[in-house]
Amino acid sequence: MSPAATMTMDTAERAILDVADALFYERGIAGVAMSEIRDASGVSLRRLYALYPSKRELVAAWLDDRHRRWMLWFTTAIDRHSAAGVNALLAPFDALGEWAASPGYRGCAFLNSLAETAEIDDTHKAIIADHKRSLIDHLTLLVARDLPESAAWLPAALGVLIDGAIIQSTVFETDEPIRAARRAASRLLECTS
Amino acid sequence: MSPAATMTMDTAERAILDVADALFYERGIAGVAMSEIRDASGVSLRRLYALYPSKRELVAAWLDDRHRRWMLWFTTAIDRHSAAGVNALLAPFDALGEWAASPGYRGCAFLNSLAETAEIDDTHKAIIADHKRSLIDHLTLLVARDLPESAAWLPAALGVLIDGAIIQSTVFETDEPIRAARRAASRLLECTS
DNA sequence: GTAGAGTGAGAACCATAGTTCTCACTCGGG
DNA sequence: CCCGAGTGAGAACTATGGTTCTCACTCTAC
Repeated sequence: MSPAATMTMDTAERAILDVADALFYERGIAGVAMSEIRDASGVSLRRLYALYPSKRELVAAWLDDRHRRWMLWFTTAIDRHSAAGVNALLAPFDALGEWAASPGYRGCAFLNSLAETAEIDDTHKAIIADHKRSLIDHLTLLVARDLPESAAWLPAALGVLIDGAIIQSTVFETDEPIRAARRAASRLLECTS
Repeated sequence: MSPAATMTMDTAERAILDVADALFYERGIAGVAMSEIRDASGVSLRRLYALYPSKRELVAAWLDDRHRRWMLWFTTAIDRHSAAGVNALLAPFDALGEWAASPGYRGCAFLNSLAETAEIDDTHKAIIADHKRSLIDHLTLLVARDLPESAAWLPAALGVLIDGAIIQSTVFETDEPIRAARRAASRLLECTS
């Protein structure tokens, strides 16, 4: 979940997206003014608006960027835990546990953004749904590889457990829901195999 | 989930809370101006501010009111499905299915509000956490009654499945996640008993 | 050297919305 | 009838923040 460099992106764009990520995640979209993005990134409002013609488009670019970075972090964390001997279908919950324990954790940026912008912007909604679909797609891959005989609904169920765990860990500010979800997933795997 | 009358509440308060519920749920807290609450409820700004000294306090009163109404609806729906022969621990998912299919469904008002107001208002955060805790408490009761020998983590796991199902049904705008959660819950119950 | 394009700093513009205030009206009690 | 408390309608005040504009500066091309 750390800033990533992309070949085809100049330093101003990179600075803007990094700052947007930090601020939007911490305080929500409506809680961050464009002038704060300017102050924190050092990119003038003029250039900012030249790159992103409106705040909505900046938000869309941020969500897109965060989607890529988050998925990379998530899949990497799963692989790392798998390599350490954890069942690959339980590793996602260990990854969530790490995340929830990290400083500044405020839950899923995509779910948070949905509540803020749902009425206004269909583009944002689409990006958010795509993100969650990607997550489930990845789970589907893992299931197909490690537990090919399991029920067809297993990836969807794991996805529900993951999002439920993220949400509740945010509401309750504890990782207990993540551990409960992990136990439930573990039981599901036993009963399915 | 329909407006409810309370003995100790005059008509103005009731009108305000009903209107607040409709508007805040549909468009989010930030998306509704106090003047719209006035227009839709017919209560002047003066009386509105006499009853609730600030928007934040109105929001708190709304969350509180909605909590009571939602829990009543939820427990009633569970009882209804149970009476119709559904396992009481699966009935919550049938209730969610009904809810998600109802017109104007926009997910959980409490989870939506959390993203909007988390930074600002600890009172709101506390109400939201209490609401979710109430939900899990009710699940705990149901489990204690119907499956007393089950694992201690079962109510928490059901709670995670429920919130995950609500969130994903909102993101994807389909009841598929609710059905997936129900299947997972069903499997958990089998394996635990 | 000079014109012109691009840029930064920040003021300006404008819309929105939370909150308060003004003023006229009503209505019950003396 | 008259007073004062309460109220509605809505203007007014104020702050915020998205977006645009001004002006001075720089740097390149000729």
